[in-house]
Amino acid sequence: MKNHQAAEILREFLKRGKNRITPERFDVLDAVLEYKGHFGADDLYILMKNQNFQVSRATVYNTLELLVQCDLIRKRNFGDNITKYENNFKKQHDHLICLDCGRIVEFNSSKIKEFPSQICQELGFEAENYSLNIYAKCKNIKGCKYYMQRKKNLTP
Amino acid sequence: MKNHQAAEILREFLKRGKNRITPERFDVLDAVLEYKGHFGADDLYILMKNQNFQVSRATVYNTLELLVQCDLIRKRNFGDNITKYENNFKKQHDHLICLDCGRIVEFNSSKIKEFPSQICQELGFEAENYSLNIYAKCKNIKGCKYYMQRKKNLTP
DNA sequence: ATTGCTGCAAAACGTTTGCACCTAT
DNA sequence: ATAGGTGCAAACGTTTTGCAGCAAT
Repeated sequence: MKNHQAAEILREFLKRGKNRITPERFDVLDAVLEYKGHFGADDLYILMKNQNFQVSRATVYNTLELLVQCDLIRKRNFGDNITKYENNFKKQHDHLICLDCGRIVEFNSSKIKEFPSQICQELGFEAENYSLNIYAKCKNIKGCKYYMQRKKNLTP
Repeated sequence: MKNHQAAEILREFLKRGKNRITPERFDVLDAVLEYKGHFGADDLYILMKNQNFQVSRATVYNTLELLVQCDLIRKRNFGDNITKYENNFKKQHDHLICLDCGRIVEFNSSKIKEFPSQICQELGFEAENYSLNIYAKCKNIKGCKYYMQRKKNLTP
């Protein structure tokens, strides 16, 4: 058990609903907490299989949905039609996606924090969540760790 | 030809690149301009087939990509892993997605307009684009046109 | 004459589902 | 005992690809 606090949150959530407490679900949680950065459901499944965990694809997909529901992870989408997840322990942040090299840079700005609830108030909704993605290109191309890889793929 | 201005933009764009000017591409453009609201590539393909246009799926997908490149349409993603497109003639706006009923409300706010380029300047990028999605729930449930449909699907 | 584009079908991809067995309650 | 969860494989829906023929340059 990698993180007792997270496991407790999941256990409480499962109890509160009509969900059963199964070892597989905690295995998925462990794998999630170990994963640095953003990952797709299938990435996680492959990783767990490589580590000889005994889980099925269906269970991974199902469990990730539960982890979203109890706010342990967040869903993200960076425009490639693959649902990405990330650990929700760090504070809320937004993403900049580099169109040149694919890097995803996380940033924080207090300016937009209250924005969603303001807009929702105007429109008669209750804000639940938001996602702000900025698509950009890196100016300082040399400083980019994907530079060589990108260069290789360029057709001059 | 539904919109001569748009067709001219596409023609110029195709000429500028090494892309050929084919009737199919203008057929796709016409269908796009006629479509109100957001649509997936396959939605458009089905629509065109129903209207007895002679186009293939591959051509629709390919052409939509070209239309994005010449800024006639925009890619959107509302979290369901389906690439949605929309006409880019109206001015830049953002989206609020209702988690209760699936409605997508477009809104405009000057507050966030300069935000992406500011952030990019700080981080050493050049802003190209951004997308802000707010996920929310409708307070005034009666005023929602999807209310009955949603109610039907609820399990009390 | 080239070279890119088209249509078609099949493949690929991430994701969901159906089913029989299993297990937490 | 019984609902709910699991693993597996097959199905699904969207998107991409391979290829032979066609058409714009």
